[in-house]
Amino acid sequence: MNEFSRRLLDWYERFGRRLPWRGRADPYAVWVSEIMLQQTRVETVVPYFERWMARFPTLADLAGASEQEVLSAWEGLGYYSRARNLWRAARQVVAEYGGRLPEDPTILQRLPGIGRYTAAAIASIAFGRDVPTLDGNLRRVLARLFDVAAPADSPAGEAVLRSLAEENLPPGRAGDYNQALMDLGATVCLPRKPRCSACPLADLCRARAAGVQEARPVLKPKKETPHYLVTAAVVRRNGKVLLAQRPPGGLLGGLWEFPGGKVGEGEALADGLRREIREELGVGIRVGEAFGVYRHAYTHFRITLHAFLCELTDGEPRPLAAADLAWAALEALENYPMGKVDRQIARRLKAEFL
DNA sequence: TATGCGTGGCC
DNA sequence: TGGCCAAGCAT
Repeated sequence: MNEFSRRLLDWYERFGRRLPWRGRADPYAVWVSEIMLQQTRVETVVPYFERWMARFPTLADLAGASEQEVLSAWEGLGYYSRARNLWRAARQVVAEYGGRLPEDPTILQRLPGIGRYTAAAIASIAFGRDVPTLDGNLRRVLARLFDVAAPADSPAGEAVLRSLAEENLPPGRAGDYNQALMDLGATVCLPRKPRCSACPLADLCRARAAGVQEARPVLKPKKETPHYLVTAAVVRRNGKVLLAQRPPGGLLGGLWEFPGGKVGEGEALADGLRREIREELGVGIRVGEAFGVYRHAYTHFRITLHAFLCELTDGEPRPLAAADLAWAALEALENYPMGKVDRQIARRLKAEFL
């Protein structure tokens, strides 16, 4: 073990975070945590993880649940394909591996939702395999420590960083080594304003000249985010409200929403809403009073959504683009997993009409 | 190789 | 306020 790894592990022993999925002998718990942590902060994940493990304590419990139950438990965490893939993978593990998670990273990587990083993380943390990981934290820490100038999100930069991670891996300690680098990246070697004075590796860091740390890692420029005008129809009948289920795979896949869609350039809001409802559900509506304006920023675009109270005027709704439809009682809206904006509308609907 | 996929916190 | 970022994966 070299100087770098020894100091890193010493630091981890003293300052590593105590997290609910650490120190468990349960590979399933490690797996769940790794999926939840993809592109998501630890503080956000902790309460979801606790609730998840109480609701689906074992891999078999998860495999026996319904997709809707799983999406409900995931609601608010984002990137919902993670939940669907985790559920599908659990069923696959029960069907093909007798309910035991495979230990080999190349086999793990064949399961939906498990890529190169997650396979290595599970193999090293849950099964003690000597495999290096490379995630956002490690990219940043290693790019600074070894002053890597190649873009960290390019294949060339990745290859350099991956070999650095591997060269320094202390045999028999991969799980701790990987997690130590993640903790260092999350608590000390921060993206902005790194706390170099608290870093156990500061004197080894090749980017320790003033300002150089924050110039690492080098990343490719991003595109600007478009802004869309969107409408949604709140259609009520007999104390119930019309919901549409979004098709699987895309944005908020499998979740429920108040039907509607994008408004065209120069198109009036009410016209756009009538057109969307006609195309989506095959019915005509009368657009009534406004029921709120909701602004929301997704990662790659932002929307301004106008909701309207509406009535059916022509025909019974049938699912066309949407996968399914429901007339939902206001009391039961919690049972329909939704994205953030639709959940806001649902809550306000209950407050006003229940 | 580039793009789509959520949400919350920070400045 | 809008932009950036946070334990990636699938296509």
